[in-house]
Order: sequence, then C-alpha cells, then structure tokens
Amino acid sequence: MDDQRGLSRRERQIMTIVYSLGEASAADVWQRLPDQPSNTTVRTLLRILEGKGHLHHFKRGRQFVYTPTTERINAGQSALKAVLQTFFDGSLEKAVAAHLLDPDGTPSGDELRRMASLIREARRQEDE
Amino acid sequence: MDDQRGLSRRERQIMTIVYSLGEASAADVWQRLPDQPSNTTVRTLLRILEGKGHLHHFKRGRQFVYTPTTERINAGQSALKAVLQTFFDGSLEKAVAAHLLDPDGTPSGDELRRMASLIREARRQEDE
DNA sequence: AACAAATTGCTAAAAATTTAACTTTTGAGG
DNA sequence: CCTCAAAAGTTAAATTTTTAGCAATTTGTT
Repeated sequence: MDDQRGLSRRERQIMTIVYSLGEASAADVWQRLPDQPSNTTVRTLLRILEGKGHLHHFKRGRQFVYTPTTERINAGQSALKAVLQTFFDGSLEKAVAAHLLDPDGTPSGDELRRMASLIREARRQEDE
Repeated sequence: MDDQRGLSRRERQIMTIVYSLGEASAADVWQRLPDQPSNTTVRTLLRILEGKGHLHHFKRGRQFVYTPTTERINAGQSALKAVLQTFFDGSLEKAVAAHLLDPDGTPSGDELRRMASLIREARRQEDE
C-alpha cells in the first residue's frame, strides 16, 4: 500500500511522462503511454499516484492537471545519483565519459563550452 | 510475458543489484534486496530474468553466478539518457550542473580535473 | 560410493497491479 | 436554467507479479 519499495511499472511510466512534460492531464498521459490502455485506466492510476503522494492536481477548465509533488530538480538529482551508483561506480566523471563516447548522445559545442565553465567554477570553489 | 513494457518492480530491483555488483549469485542478490523475500523467490526471479534474456549465468562451484546480458556500459548509457530525457530536457549540461549543486554529490578535485580534460578533448574533436 | 549440505527447478497459491464497464459530476452553450 | 458532452469516481473482474513449499539435483567430504 504505502509502498516503500517503489512504484509499479505503470506508475513509473506515468511519473516519467509527468516529469518530462512538467504537468499533464489524463489525456496527455494517455496519449504517450505505451500499450495504450483505456483512458479510464490512466485516470485511475493518476488518482492512485496522487493518493500515494507522488502527484497532486489542480483544475484547468473541466480537467485535472497533474504535477509531481517532488520538484523536478530534486527528483532528477536522485535519479541521476541512482544511475551513477548502478552503472558508473558512483562517478559522474565515468558517466560523462560514457555519454561523450555515445554516438547519439554528443552535446553541442555550446553545451560543451558551458560544461567546461561549470567545472571551472566547481574547481575554483574546491580550493578556497 | 515477453514484455516490451519493461521490467516489474522486483525484476528491476534485481537488475540494479546485478549491474552494480557486476555479477551476483542468488545469495548476493537476496542479501541486498529490500523487504527480503525468501531465497527461493530470488532464484525464481533470476530464472525469469534469464528467460527474458536480461541475464545469463555460469556455474562457480555449486552455485549459479548471474551476469547481465547487456554490457554495463551500454545499459548505463541508456539509463543515463533516459534520466536526461525525463529530468533535464535531454541535456547533459543541466544534469552536471544539478549534480554539482547537490550537496552530497560533489566530485573530488581529481574527478573534476579529469572531467575538465574529457570536455577539452570533446571540444577539440568538435572543431575538426 | 554414500551422505549431507547447499543449491536449483517446479508448481501453484497469495498478493498486487492493471484494466475497463458503469455511474456520477461538472461546466459550457443554447 | 436545461441539456449534453467531457471528464471524474467507483467497483470489481482479469491479469501479472510475487511468493514460497517441496522435490530433485549437485558437489564436496568421509
């Protein structure tokens, strides 16, 4: 019930969609769900996720718009750390290295420049 | 059955453990699983994951040692991309920025230095 | 070779998840 | 202020997942 073991498959799929959109109505979610179940099903799941405290909603016109309870940035930090832990021995460096080698993951020149700048700044703070 | 929709909760938990260890016996997995089910249960799940093609095993002494079918690096690249997509608008830069801001995620000075070097190299390849 | 301990495979019951039919509510337009 | 279509809630059946008891097998030891 109040499950400490994480979300079920559908629940996860839905949270992923809501996080990537920022906010979403039942129809938005339904549209993007693989193996599209009925629209009713999606609404049931959204209600369950709200019950578990992962989403909340407000009304826009006649429909419910759902948003995540946990801020995107915090959820993102956690998710990233989990990936680093599982696949990269907890190392951001290893993950970045892997991503730069990934053919369809190459960031733009601009992005690289900004990343370099971020790291420069972090190193500056390192030696204070 | 041959589910294209992803893994169930327990299956995911187990894959995470196997990936983070590199290889694992039923006992290894069992030990690390939250809400520890019986040892038999774990073995059943490992067999199911093998059946689905996510794991394979070899024997060491009298026990089965399981390893992932997909190379850790490839699985890691995919998992990372999924996180970037869901939480960081597909941007590695945003993810790195978030991680550097994360109080308990700060990389060591050494790691920062190596990351800087990685990016320098990527930029070099960028303008060829 | 026989035994014991450890480990695996089979099977089916229990629990959780997923689904959607049916009902009720809501709100926009006539 | 009525009507009707769109959206939400309720309920329970279908399916999937999770669980573990028990039998079979394996391997190291005596």
